[in-house]
Amino acid sequence: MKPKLTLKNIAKELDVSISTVSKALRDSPEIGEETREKIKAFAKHYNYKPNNIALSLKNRKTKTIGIIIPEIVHHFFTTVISGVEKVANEMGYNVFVCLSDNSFDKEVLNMEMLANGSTDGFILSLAKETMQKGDYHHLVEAINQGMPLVLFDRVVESIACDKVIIDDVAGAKKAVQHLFDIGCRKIALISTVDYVSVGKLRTKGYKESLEENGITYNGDLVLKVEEMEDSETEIQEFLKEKDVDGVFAVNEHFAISAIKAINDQGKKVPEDVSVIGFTDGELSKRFIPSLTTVSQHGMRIGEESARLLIEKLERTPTEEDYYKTIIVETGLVIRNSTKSKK
Amino acid sequence: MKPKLTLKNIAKELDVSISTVSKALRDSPEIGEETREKIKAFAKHYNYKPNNIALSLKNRKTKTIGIIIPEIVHHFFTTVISGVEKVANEMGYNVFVCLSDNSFDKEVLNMEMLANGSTDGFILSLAKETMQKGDYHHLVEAINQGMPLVLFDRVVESIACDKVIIDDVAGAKKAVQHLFDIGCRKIALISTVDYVSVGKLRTKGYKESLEENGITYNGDLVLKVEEMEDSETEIQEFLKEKDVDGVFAVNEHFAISAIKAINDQGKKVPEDVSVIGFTDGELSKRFIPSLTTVSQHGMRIGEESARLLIEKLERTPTEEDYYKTIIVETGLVIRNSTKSKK
DNA sequence: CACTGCGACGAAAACGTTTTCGTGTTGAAA
DNA sequence: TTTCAACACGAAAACGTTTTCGTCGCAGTG
Repeated sequence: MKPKLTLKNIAKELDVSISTVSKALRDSPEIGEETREKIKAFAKHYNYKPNNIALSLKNRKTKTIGIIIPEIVHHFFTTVISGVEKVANEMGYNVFVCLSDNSFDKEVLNMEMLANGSTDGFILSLAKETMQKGDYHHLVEAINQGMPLVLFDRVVESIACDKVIIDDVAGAKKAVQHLFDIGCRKIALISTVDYVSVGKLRTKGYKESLEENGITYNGDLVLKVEEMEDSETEIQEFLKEKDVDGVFAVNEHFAISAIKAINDQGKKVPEDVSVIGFTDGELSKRFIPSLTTVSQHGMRIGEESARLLIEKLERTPTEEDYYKTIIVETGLVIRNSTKSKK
Repeated sequence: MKPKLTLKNIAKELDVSISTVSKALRDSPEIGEETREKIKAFAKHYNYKPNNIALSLKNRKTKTIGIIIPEIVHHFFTTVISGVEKVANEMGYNVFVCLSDNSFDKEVLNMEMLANGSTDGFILSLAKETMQKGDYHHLVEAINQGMPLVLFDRVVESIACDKVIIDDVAGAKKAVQHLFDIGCRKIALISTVDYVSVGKLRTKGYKESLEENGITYNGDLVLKVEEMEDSETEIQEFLKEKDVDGVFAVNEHFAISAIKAINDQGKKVPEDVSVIGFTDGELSKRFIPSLTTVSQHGMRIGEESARLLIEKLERTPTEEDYYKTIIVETGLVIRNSTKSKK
């Protein structure tokens, strides 16, 4: 294994000083043409690449952004990552991916690791446990240290930083409105517990849409699923004897469990009951019937987050005072789990 | 924004030298107890954390491993990532995730970025384009530079490095054998093009299993899908008039397309035709009927890869001469897309 | 008193860059 | 011949660590 090629090596080999080599490679006019060409030829021939770590240390920036997500085996988060990667690469940045596994402690640990110089800033979606605890001191600390932070999807209002979210309320309203438009009048909601912000917001949209359409809210038609593991049977139980004609589920898994439950009752989707999900994953596309769903545009969320972060990183520190919140619009993708409008 | 706390700052503040601070924090006996305690108290109070970049430069190792995958919105690859993350974190390593988007150029670019000091080694699954081209010079270069490399899933024999793969041939044989055992005699294969190693190997397993069971191989029953995009219609066409009683597909998407095609012909799965897929993703679990499938254990693949890499990283460079290939066994997960054994 | 030894600390090099500020050599102008 | 740019290059500091090797003062020994 050859010794890694450094400026010092080149300098010794060519019998010039380190500074000369550095300047020559950066095309400084200070260096005579002859020497410059000689050095550049040598460097190209031996495939010299400056050491990133040394550069980071010198420049006090790493050209790297960190993204911390609750889980990675998850369609939505992976689309966000690809969005982040895309614009990060375009702007010459690398991406550090860390997983919190929905654990508060791992989230804190990850942030500490990344904050010690490895990263210029981060993009974060909060762990479930963190939201439950309501402990955000690690975010505040990072911000105070001067680390730019962008929160996406699972955000918390009280933290002063850039945010990228979807209009959960509006998205839910779109879904419920669509159910109403195709004739549903008894619409169930299958949601997650409230401390996950999206659960709360989508529930809000559900209520508002009912109200707007003159339907009174009925708590009996709402299920808040605690544990993902038991969701299937819980939904099965819930839908029994409810006799609804529409179901709005806050993710595709719940939607599919609902369809299964409905089928088991001998009813048909969408003829007897229409079902709408949230998040446009592989399942929604390929299930039979394919799912009508509210699409979250994870890619765009990732792109916007990265853009926001990099913008902040590359701005002079003086003018950074205000924070933006970008709302990425949801779209309603109509497929076969809902009746067609008549 | 406060100036970042460094050894130098602490030294100035406490009126001692930098070396004293460094030694005190690392509990060197060289430093008097009084000074030591004072420094440690100060550091803890102001939450001093050593700068990672400086450490990396000094130690010439980053405690970071890079993983380059063809795509991230993909169940198998995300499970691998989580496996890698898990053991990497346990061993005190960070993970850099990069995407090649199945493009040769992006793969090369990513490797160059990571090779310049950002990373101590990598884990890689080759881009489709790379395998098609057969150009592996970037791998060879990295290895020559002394960068440990672990290849997984989409590997190439000729490169001398550690590898983690599944027994594709055996996995395919298991699947086909199972189809035979439940009574199928006319078994179709839906595979990818041959330059993707898994396509070739699974095809080999298919042939071998047929042979072992005394069925002569019939090329008419084999479809090699070129483009993922058109796969659905291609499979539809292929299955028309073939009148098979079993289908082995090399991934879950093909399997589902097959089921749809079969349903469209008015036949039933599994009563008339049994279908087996490969890769145990969300779709397989939740589709109706749920898919019998060959499980790849992505998590284990990730874990083994990371273990292999870190082992190499932490060994003295003298004894590194031989390379391992770890084969992670596949499992057959029997669900509802195949008839039960009689 | 001179010497040794040790405890407690500091100076400096090193990791690989970039950049500022010399400095020595040339050639031309005065 | 002197003077002064202009040119081409080198020395050194800096980024934040760790570590080796002093060095200083003081106590103990002969």
